[in-house]
Amino acid sequence: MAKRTETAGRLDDAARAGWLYYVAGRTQDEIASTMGISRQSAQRLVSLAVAERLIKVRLDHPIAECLELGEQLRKKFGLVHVDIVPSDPGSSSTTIGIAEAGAAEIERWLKKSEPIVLAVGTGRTLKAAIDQLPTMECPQHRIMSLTGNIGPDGSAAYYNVIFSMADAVKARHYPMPLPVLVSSIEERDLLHKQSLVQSTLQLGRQADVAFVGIGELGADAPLCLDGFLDPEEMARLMEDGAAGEICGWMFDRDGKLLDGSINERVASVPLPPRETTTVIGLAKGKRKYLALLAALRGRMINGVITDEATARYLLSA
Amino acid sequence: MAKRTETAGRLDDAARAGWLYYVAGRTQDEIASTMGISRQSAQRLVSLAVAERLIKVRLDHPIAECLELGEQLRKKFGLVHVDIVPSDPGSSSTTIGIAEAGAAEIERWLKKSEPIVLAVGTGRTLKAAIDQLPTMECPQHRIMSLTGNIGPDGSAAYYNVIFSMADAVKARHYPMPLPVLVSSIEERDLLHKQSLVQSTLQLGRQADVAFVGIGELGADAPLCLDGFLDPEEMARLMEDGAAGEICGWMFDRDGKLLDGSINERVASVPLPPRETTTVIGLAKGKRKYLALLAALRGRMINGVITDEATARYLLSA
DNA sequence: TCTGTTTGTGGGTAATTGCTCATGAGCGAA
DNA sequence: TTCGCTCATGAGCAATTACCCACAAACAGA
Repeated sequence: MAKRTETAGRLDDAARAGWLYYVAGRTQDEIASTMGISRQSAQRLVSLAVAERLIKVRLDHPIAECLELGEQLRKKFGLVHVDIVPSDPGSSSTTIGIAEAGAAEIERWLKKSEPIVLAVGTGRTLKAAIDQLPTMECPQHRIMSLTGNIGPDGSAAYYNVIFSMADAVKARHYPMPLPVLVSSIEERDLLHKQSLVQSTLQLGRQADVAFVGIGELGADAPLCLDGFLDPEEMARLMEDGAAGEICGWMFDRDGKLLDGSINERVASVPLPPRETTTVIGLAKGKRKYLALLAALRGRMINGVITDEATARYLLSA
Repeated sequence: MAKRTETAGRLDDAARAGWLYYVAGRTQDEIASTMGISRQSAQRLVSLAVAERLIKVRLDHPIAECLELGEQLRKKFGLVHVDIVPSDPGSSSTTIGIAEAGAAEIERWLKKSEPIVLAVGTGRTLKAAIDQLPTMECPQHRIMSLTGNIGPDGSAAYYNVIFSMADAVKARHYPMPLPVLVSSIEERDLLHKQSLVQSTLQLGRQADVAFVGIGELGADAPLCLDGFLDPEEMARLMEDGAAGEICGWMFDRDGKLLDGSINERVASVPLPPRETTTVIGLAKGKRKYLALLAALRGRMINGVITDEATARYLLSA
């Protein structure tokens, strides 16, 4: 009993010290002298007050909610980068907010003075982000494309982002003069033997950061719309358990790459190793929920930029 | 962020930095590197977040001594609400601690789901409390001002709180477009006949809770500083036994409203009946000792938020 | 009473933070 | 266009705080 009251008394002191420190804004020296203890003890009381959660701090700003969700996402999926932007329920855009936040993050990386290798995938979301980039001079960096930029008909694919990006930020850039999907594993190996492609492939392994879109599947998936897959193939893939794709790499609901022949025909650079590379996925919206969740589950990506509504879904799943 | 010079964007960044610092417990160096800015900028954002009152700190622990004092005060004056915060002997602020505790109590009332009528007085202490309120959505409640918000020169009085409050908590609000003191009883009656004022007057009678400051008298009393009374009038009032005022209503050392003509010129809403309304006075500090004691003695208020030192005085008196 | 353990204390020191100053970019007025 | 103003920035430095360590007091069990 004596011990109980003593502990309570100590908590009281902690509360008092914490109050003086955080609310009244005094220094620990002042607290020590008013409470008649040493400065070190005052410091201990203050940190005890924090540890015992006697001190509640809160942020009164709309962003607070996003940061909170982000922190939970980070823990749940072991992410190294999270950015949650506010949802705008009134907008039907699939990129609003994500694009700006993605551009900000890309810019942050490009601002570094030491040289980095920045990899990009493709897709509408990523294109929108690139369009938000300011013009910069980054001769120290190299940017490379993880995916081919040739359409199934031989033309340049619509959402090839590497050239738009190189246009905005002046840096050496390494495109992939290939289609995303080729007809066979032999063709892929043949194409990958080109020296130009070889150097890009190697660059992919040493990328510091990669920004990728998350492709959902279905009849109106990007891969179908852009003509890489016809609806029957897509339907077959989905029957085989495909849940989404990143740079063409198909994965199932657990974020494992599919074993079937489809991934043997993907001519993209393998996703950089998540142990050494920050691979940031950009996606939001109901249509991407399943694909994004799978990618996170399987650690295909270790960073994400999304919106509040999507973050809530990912947390509840 | 393409446009980094935007003020709103800067506040967003400040919120981010403040959250990372206070909630996530990161150092400013870490914040700087994750946000891609220099440490100094991070420090500035954190202090900006504090300066803009985005960060609200609160102590959530009943300090035994304060509880004890509060209980004694409750018994002695028959109070329905008591809140004692620690004293900071080194601070000259007249609102530190009281403001935060007042805001917490106001918030507690506003969180109720059933609609309430919340009345506020005016004064520096109350203004400081309002400034600590988080933004809330409270369309179910009505907040009303017990006192006029027009200065003696026709301008808006400095410490008018109702608009600041309505700004933070979105609720219907009913100001008093009158001065605190008018020139005669006839003028007051005339002004009170306005329909707008009529509805506010009626609302005052049905208030569920009222938060009021306690005005001390003297040459540097708020009423003098704000120009409602000149020093001679003040001196005369004090000779007549005035000890303090709440919303302009003058009372003597026993907390009885003064009979003299002064109270006939007060245009404020009568204090809500203490039988049905919780009227909470916020005050601390030597200068308010007498006025607060008188208000408690006369049951002008049946709730109080003050500090340890003041509570001790009130108990010893 | 002795002994091992827990808990608090003060000293010392490295890390962190707050502040001031000089600089330069951005912007509106002349 | 140029001037003057404001404001954000980064550097350096001083103040403040956090952490580590050894020691002492309190305490429980033998």
